[in-house]
Amino acid sequence: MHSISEENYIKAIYHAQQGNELVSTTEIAARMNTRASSVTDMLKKLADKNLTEYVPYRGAKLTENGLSCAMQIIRKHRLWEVFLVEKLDFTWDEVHEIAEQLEHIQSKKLIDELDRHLGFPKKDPHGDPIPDANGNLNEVNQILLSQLETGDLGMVTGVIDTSPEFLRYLDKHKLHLGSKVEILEIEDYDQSLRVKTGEKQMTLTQQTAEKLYIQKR
Amino acid sequence: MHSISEENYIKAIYHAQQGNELVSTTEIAARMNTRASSVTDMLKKLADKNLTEYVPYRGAKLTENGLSCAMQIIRKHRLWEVFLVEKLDFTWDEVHEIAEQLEHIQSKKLIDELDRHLGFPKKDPHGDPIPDANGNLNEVNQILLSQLETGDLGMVTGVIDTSPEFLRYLDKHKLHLGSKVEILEIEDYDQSLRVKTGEKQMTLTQQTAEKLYIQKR
DNA sequence: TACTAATTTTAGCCTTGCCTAAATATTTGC
DNA sequence: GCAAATATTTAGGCAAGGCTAAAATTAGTA
Repeated sequence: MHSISEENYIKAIYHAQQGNELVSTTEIAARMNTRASSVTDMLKKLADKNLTEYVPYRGAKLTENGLSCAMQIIRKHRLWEVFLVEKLDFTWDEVHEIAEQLEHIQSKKLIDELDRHLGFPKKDPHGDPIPDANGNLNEVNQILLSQLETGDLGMVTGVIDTSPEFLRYLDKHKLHLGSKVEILEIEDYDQSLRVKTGEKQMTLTQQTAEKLYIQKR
Repeated sequence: MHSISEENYIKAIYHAQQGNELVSTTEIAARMNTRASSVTDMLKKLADKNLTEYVPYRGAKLTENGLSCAMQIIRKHRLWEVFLVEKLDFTWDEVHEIAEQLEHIQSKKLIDELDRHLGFPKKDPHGDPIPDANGNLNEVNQILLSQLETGDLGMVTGVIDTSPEFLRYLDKHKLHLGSKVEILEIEDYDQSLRVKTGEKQMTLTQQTAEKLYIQKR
């Protein structure tokens, strides 16, 4: 179907895309750890294959075709993550890297059977929703911890950053999906948040708060 | 570690290797579906990496290093096959192709956890033994159906050919691992075998009989 | 507006892994 | 033992996907 490299570009564009805007060459290069010139080459190629719409000097965005391709890759990635955690006892900070490899395995039947084997999970170990076999995705996580105000109560429902470093930082402070948080104070100076979670109080930087999805209540 | 292509060559050489002999360039080319000239290139490269011993115009064989690498690939291939059959309800004729992809996933922990999850199976769905985490393999299947004589009784313990075509042929005639067979007659003319299996009688060609491992009894 | 800075593309090159055609070795058959 | 057939290697190329350096375009600022 598509090469691994093509799939990785599609995924990067998907994750970089906001609304209907074009994603810049540099933005993609940063996410892919490649040079802008390499990105230009690939954007042309993907446009030829009708996976992206490419406007020279402006950037690119996924076509309908490219989007549906992205959803399949993301479906595979997230299902494999669930498998690793649920069946093979991996922790949530260990799964991303391996899922990056597994997401490129080509077999519709494999992934649909895996889905069934896992009981059709709705979310991956980081709280991200899993597209169904048709590529439909239930958007759920909308509010970030950084958007709450003093006195608000909420529950952690997802993380944006799935890097081992960030996840282990959360583990260390006993923050996980389902953790309840209360905003005690927001520091005017740097927007850092004093929060209560469980019995403990702690301070989170603005950057951290922008990486946590919250369900308000 | 090693590229997918390198791994496929190592696997091909392993499967072609008999005793301590060198495997010829053409033999490898046939198994890899490539040209002899491509094989020559790769044999040099693998020799540089100390994975094969390469004698120009004579062929190549795996070094100790290459052999241990082959065992890891085969371990992965066979464990994934067990997973597909045991956990995802695949049939034995469907698993080879997908396992060819999965065997290249790099993660020691993944494969060892998978092994545990599957209950440390000793054999794959085609009766081939699975190397342990250290790459040690229990050779078991030695006798071929074609080596039996008239009157002998035996049980099918493995298949050499894992192509979907061959496996579906066996399915069609209700031959599977564990099937009991009795040699009723061996045709002098073409060595075809008249066998009794279960209630039925059937005739197997010499070629087929060379693809079935048997435990004599 | 004009000039500078930043971004993006182009041009040309590299590596991997494959290919064909030609050259060289080896094996086989008489 | 030697010619013909077969096997193998060498030489030169190609496509994918990356790179650097230079050229072109766009953006920012005085």
